[in-house]
Amino acid sequence: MEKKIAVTALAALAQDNRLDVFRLLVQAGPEGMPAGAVAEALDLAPNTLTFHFDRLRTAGLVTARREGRSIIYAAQFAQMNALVAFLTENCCGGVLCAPAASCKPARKRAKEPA
Amino acid sequence: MEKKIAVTALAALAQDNRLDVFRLLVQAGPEGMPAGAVAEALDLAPNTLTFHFDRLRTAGLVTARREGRSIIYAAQFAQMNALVAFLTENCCGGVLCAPAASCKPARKRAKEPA
DNA sequence: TCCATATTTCAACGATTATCGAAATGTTGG
DNA sequence: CCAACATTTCGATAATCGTTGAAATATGGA
Repeated sequence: MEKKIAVTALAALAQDNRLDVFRLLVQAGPEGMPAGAVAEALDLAPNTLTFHFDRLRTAGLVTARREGRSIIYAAQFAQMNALVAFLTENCCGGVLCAPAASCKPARKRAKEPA
Repeated sequence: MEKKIAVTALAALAQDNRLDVFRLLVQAGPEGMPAGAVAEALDLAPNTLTFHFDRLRTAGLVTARREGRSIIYAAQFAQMNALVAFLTENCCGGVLCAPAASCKPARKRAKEPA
């Protein structure tokens, strides 16, 4: 991960409401949840929420997809893991002294067997 | 770790120069290094550096101790690990799916055997 | 004590940030 | 097409941030 992206990602997480948004999406899992549901859960104005989603998206921490009238936001676990790895990679004088944490959400079955 | 501290720590790391400072201290190890050495290594004005050190210290990410005329700053690995743990703890719907990364700097020998 | 070194404090400044209100955009169903 | 819904865009505002220059504070040595 480039340092510039790391700073952007850290800045994206370094705000009360955005940290709440991100953690909510992390808990929601890879399927994500609609912007409106996030707005209701955290009691945030929709335009304010858009502002925060933009920050998270620019940092690569969430993705957005349209589904009907809603826009579904989902956490990007890979990016979160990359950030954690970046923070710990130079730990202990450059010697890797512990594996970086990694979070792989339960794999969605490709096809539900009949 | 409390959310408030997590936000403070993330904000402390979410800035170019401070991220450089912190990583330099992480590489320097638990002994730390004098403010002046950091200033020279990163080409930062001493008063600017004091500002950044304050942020990192408030976040619990570094500690300071006086040694002669110098003030030695050192990374707080425990706090860094706590932050990483906080970021990953609610991963995967609350189910802990991976151990948080942890960085324990090599233990300093209590006494060099003669 | 006086001087040089190392770092911090203070006041100021332009830049960025988070939030708000109002209006615009895209989507679905009647 | 029109109305209701879901979300975004735009303009404005107060608050915070990062840097600078000048002055202050501590420490150690001559």
